[in-house]
Amino acid sequence: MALDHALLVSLLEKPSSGYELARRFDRSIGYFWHATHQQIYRVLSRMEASDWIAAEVHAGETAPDSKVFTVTKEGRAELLRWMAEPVEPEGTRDALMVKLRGAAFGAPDDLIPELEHHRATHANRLTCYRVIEARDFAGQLDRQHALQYQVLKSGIRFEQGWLEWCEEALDLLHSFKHNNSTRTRP
Amino acid sequence: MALDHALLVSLLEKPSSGYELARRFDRSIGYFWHATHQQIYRVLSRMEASDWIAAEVHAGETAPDSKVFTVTKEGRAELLRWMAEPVEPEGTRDALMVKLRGAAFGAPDDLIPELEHHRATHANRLTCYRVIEARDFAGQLDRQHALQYQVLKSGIRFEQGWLEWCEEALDLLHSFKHNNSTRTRP
DNA sequence: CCCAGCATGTAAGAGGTTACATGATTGC
DNA sequence: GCAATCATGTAACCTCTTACATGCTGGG
Repeated sequence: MALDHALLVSLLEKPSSGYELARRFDRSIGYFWHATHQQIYRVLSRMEASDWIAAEVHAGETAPDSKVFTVTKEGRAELLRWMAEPVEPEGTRDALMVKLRGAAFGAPDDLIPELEHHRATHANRLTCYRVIEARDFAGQLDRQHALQYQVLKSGIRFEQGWLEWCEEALDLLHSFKHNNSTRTRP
Repeated sequence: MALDHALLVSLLEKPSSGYELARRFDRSIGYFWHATHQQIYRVLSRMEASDWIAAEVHAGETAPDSKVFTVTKEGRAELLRWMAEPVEPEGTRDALMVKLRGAAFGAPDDLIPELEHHRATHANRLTCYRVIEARDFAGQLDRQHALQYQVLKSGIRFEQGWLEWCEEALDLLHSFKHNNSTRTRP
């Protein structure tokens, strides 16, 4: 039930259409939450039916019609209600870890391209977040932006962690290539 | 489709019953994958029907009957097939980030207990992983254990990252308490 | 003219969560 | 005797992913 509330927060920050939200979630604020446009449209319909948000149709000036959503009093109340109930920290669930452990039963070398791809993706995300950091969060920040920055920082921290970890894992896999014994040093 | 393969890897490492797998996933190797026993039983049935795994019933010596599963040739082949197809790095999806950004529209103080709870959970996990590290991964390691250790290291790295981030976020929220202006420094 | 991008959706199916259900054993 | 733990499952529900579907606009 968190996508609903992620959308509420995004709409409080800036009233938007579904498409616009999808684009923001895909691109710049991917460190905040990730969702596809299909999910977003479904949840927006549901929330409009519950009167958490209200639509204002901007008939096609140049582009096709777009429905811009704003959060209602009810939506705001619902967000606060949800924020008051505790959530548990999430558990791990990453297919790459499964593959790494599985590599003991197959050809570890085959994982090298995959890890290199992951490394590249995380490096890209990191530079993207750094650009946002320099552009939007330099100097004095009000509360809202200080909080947004703190969320961005988690993105930066984790991408950096991923990068370093990918390097380590690649070193390990490469060490297997040059060392055919069953024993290797940690 | 990754839980199936996570179970295959776990069963290759050590043939086990559903209950045993659930306990391991809940406790020690939570850094590897997280799943509930209901999910595990459902997937085990499915995989047994597909002949990826085979059951051997250990009739109750002291405890109730337990079905110990082993991976078949077909299961092993399926795992290798799956490992060869690429996966994309995952996107962010953490309710805590939503709440932090949402705090700009409610009472930021209310998040302090939540963040403290997260910090405590991550600290617990970290010490748990450190114990496993010292117990199982000290000294010379063969390939299988070197790979398992690399996976554990991701758990350690991320729990550490979370801890530091929680500290930072708590500092930020506390700074709001003592500073009622709308502007604060980054 | 055609393709890329804007903008909105529907439908089917896989995966995950929560609640319920059963029965035996060990420890207090 | 009762509660906790072992050990197995079923059923209902919700969420998420993937594929499909429509129509408009602007640039090469």
